[in-house]
Amino acid sequence: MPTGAEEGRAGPPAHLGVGFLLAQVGADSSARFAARLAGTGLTPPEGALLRMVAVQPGLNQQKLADQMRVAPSRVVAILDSLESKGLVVRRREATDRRVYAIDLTSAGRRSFAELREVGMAHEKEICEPLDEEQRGVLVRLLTLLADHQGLTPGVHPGLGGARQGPRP
Amino acid sequence: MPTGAEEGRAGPPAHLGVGFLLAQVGADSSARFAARLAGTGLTPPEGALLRMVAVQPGLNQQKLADQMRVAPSRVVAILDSLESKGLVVRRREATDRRVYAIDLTSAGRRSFAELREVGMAHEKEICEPLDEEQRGVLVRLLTLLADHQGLTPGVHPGLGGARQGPRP
DNA sequence: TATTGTTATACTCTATAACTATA
DNA sequence: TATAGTTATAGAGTATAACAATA
Repeated sequence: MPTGAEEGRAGPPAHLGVGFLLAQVGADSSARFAARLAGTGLTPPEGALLRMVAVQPGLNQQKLADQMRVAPSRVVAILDSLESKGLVVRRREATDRRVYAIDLTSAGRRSFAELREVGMAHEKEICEPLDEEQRGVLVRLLTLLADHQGLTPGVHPGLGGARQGPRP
Repeated sequence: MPTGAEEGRAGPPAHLGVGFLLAQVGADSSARFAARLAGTGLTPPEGALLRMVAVQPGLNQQKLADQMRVAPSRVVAILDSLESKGLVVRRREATDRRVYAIDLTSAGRRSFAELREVGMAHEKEICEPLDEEQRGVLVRLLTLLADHQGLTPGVHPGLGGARQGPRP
């Protein structure tokens, strides 16, 4: 009976253990999500930031940068893009005019609703080959790994996933 | 008792489902592997190609490009780097002088041995919070997902994982 | 002087296309 | 004319550092 992972025969390589399998399946999941997201006109970083603003409205850019584990200048760029699409607004704080509070516009809220639908469709696609029990087991095991590595829930270092290169 | 993934309370976001968890843990696994690999003087693409050559010696560059799902020009660049480090050799085919067969040097074989040690250490680190049975279950579930998405065993689209930006 | 946000710059990674040499 | 490999070019993505406005 199979114990899970044999190795060593010559010829085309098989998979290389849990670490590799995680990287491979994870990258694929990211790429598929990014592809779906592209249909809404958002890039993965924009989606991540939009969600951040949706869940925690009114934060300033530094707080957002901290939570996304990203340089403040990165937040500026993503926010510029979201603002140019009319999805977020920068509102200058009256008490400290250096600070901008970030909020969704109504178009931003509609976009966030789309984002959640995309997320649900993606989840359905990924989990299709698993029954309910297997899905639960997988979440528990992955959560064990995530906790052990000290990963922050909901934060994805190196968001992106689909950037494969320039387009013709 | 926790069922694995609650959602919905305001404030800092929790994780977002299997798809996100996979992407997050997978990216972390890639980054950790790349960090270990850096100690051997190899980048992840170099490691991947070195392994390819180790497992299937004598292939030409087009075959390698096919198997790695990468443009031929990419193979040229990675091979240039590996060759300059003395880890592989291009041997011109006598029958068709357009073709080069690629093989490891003895230094390349030593480097491949290091690569496997790095892989084993990485595997140990990733799997640390799991017992043997959990590890087997995880491999089976991930393999189900990989097969369902048609992923090629041992091939990682968008290898890299650690490239986070330029260095000072 | 310290802090928030912004701009400028630089660098990595990688794909596409044009090119060279062999066939 | 077609194919293996190479070089040239271009573009996405992102970090660091210098800078401006406000405190």
